[in-house]
Amino acid sequence: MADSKPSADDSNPSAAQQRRLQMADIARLAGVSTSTVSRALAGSKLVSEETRVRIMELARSLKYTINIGAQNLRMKQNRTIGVVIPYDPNTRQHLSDPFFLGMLGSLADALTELGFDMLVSRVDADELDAAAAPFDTGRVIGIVLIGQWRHHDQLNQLAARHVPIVVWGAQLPQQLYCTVGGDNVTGGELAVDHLLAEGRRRIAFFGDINLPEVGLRYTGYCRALQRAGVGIDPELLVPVSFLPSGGQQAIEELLRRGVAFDAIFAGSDLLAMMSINAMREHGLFVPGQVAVVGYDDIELSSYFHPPLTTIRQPIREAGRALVTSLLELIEGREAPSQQLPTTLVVRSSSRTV
Amino acid sequence: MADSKPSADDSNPSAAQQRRLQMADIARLAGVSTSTVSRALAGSKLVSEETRVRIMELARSLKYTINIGAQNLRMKQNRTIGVVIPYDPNTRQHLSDPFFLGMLGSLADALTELGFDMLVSRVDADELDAAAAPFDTGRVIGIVLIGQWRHHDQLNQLAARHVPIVVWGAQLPQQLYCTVGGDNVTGGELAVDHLLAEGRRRIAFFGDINLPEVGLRYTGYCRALQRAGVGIDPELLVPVSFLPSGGQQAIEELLRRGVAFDAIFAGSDLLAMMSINAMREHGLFVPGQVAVVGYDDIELSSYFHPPLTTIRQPIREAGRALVTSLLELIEGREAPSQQLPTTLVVRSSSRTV
DNA sequence: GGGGTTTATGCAACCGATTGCATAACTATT
DNA sequence: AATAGTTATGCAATCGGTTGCATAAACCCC
Repeated sequence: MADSKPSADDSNPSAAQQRRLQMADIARLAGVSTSTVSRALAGSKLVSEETRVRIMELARSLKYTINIGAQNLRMKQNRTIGVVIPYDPNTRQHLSDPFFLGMLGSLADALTELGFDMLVSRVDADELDAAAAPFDTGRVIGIVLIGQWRHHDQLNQLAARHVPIVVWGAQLPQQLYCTVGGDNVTGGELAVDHLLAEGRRRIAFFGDINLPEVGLRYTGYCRALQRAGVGIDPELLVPVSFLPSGGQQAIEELLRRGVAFDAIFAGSDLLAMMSINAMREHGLFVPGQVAVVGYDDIELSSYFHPPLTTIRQPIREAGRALVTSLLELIEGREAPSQQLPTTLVVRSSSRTV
Repeated sequence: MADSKPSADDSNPSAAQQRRLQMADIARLAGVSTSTVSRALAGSKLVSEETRVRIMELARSLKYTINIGAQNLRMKQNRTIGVVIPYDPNTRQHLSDPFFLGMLGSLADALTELGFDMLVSRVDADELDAAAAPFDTGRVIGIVLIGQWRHHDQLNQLAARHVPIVVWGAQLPQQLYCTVGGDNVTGGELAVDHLLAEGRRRIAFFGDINLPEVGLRYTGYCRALQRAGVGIDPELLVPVSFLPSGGQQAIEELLRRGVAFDAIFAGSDLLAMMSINAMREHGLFVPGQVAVVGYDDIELSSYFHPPLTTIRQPIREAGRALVTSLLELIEGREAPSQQLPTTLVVRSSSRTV
């Protein structure tokens, strides 16, 4: 024999940590084989009603729960999904935005509902292949990645390796992986249409248009302006990161450049809020002098002062959609990328009083 | 034979999903036994230098990674920690506070650093025993619980069952479980001492003192006032939830009750910010008329307008401390509860100009 | 060249569950 | 009473790895 089995004598008084109960123990106590215990707990009709209740009672009274690891191994199954958050070591980008927490919560809800567990990991955004590690080692059966950022190519590589992965973000040309995202172009259009309807003409855009999602929002911005016959002034485009300091920087840059503006469409609610705070510092009033529309509709937005007009991303549906698409992929079926509808939520920050 | 083994013939052209590589495959290709492969990959000195490199190269080139589930089973080990977030289905409490995201991130960092995985779950705050489920099923070897709220008794029960669990929160009398938390009493004292030094005397307290942590902050608040010979006016205590709407409610309640106040010590930064927004709506200026001190020092605070004076909770250290305490517990050693130092961060929101 | 070491490898048991098949214990049928 | 048909249970193989022990191969020294 290779391993020495600890004696079945559990009357060891010095054992501070009692050994975890296993099926064999239940079997012994019930006077049956492990096969029967296994079947009883699984509710198989191969075991008599009477034995089944007896075993189940016993298991419950001893607070026995089967070891999922062993079960997974034997059944070649697994109900754990990985959620990966790329992490930019320099900017710590995602940390600042409550939108991500919302997404995490929404994913947790969707997964729990379906009986899946959620393994969360952060990976350095620069080595995104590491995102597949929990899959490669069999820890999870698929991966949801929150935050596409600039990593299109690396994501494509993962998909080419047949890693089941669904990404929250924008749909891009020549994309091998499945994305679920908001309809960013429409989102941009809605925001700008609204600002135009409120009589604004000098609408600044705050955001880094190199990020796919933000780029599409800018596309929507441009479309709405063109449709309204308002020229697109490149001076009004302020590239700015998603860091909380971004709002202040953007405002200060606009003022320094002496660009006239009467509205802002910000790439995120947080950015919008921070911009409003920065403007207040410079004596600019919202919405009186400058109307502001944000993006995401995070919970804070409605409690901000002034309450923030924003583009809502349907976060609960997002969680569900990410999960169901991933499960499709895992089953070996196709999972087309999808866009979820975005809607305009009008509050005070954009209303011309 | 019980199970029918699929033939080793991998030249099946219709197999869309190629079978996951396993150790036996590597062994066959390398012309050795699985024992040798196992040893080679583990870097054992029982296998010759030459074979080891050969096997490692082979494994790398085929992108083989060992199945952690099987490994865990055999080695009776496991490097996964559960992080549980109690979830109040009514208020969705935690969702609104960026402090929790910070904590989650900090835990993720601490765990990653030590080579642990993080299994995140939300449990209904009313049935907190469910928090132990991932432990009972052997999925994780210990649990970090973020958010003690009011669940002292349930947590004690878990500890009595010998579930290795560490809780972020306050240390309470007759507590069987291990907590790691900020020094809330000192935090409260620091905040109030500072406000007193700025010449404020009518300092309101915003927060639900039934929550252990908030209660201790209030204790600190009282101590500082007494030490300064300033009376404690119960009218200035405004019980308010951590919901984002709390700030507005608190301000409106104070105004409705006609209570005079020249400062606010808020139970969280978010609450402080929302209160400032609400005050602005009512024409009260910060810090001119009302000085405000928050709690947590979330990232947003320094970018808020005005930048928020606050009590910093050392979040990175918190993550590390939670993890190291939990590991102690898992090793069967004692893990005394600990308090991390809190510090005052003075910014504009409290400065009498 | 034979006996003693050292070194590298393989065999087979084991981790904690599930399950196909064999079989024992009953019931039903003639 | 003997045969066929159910029903409930157990045996042993298996999931994908690890590891104690046995052993073959290589080396060493006299």
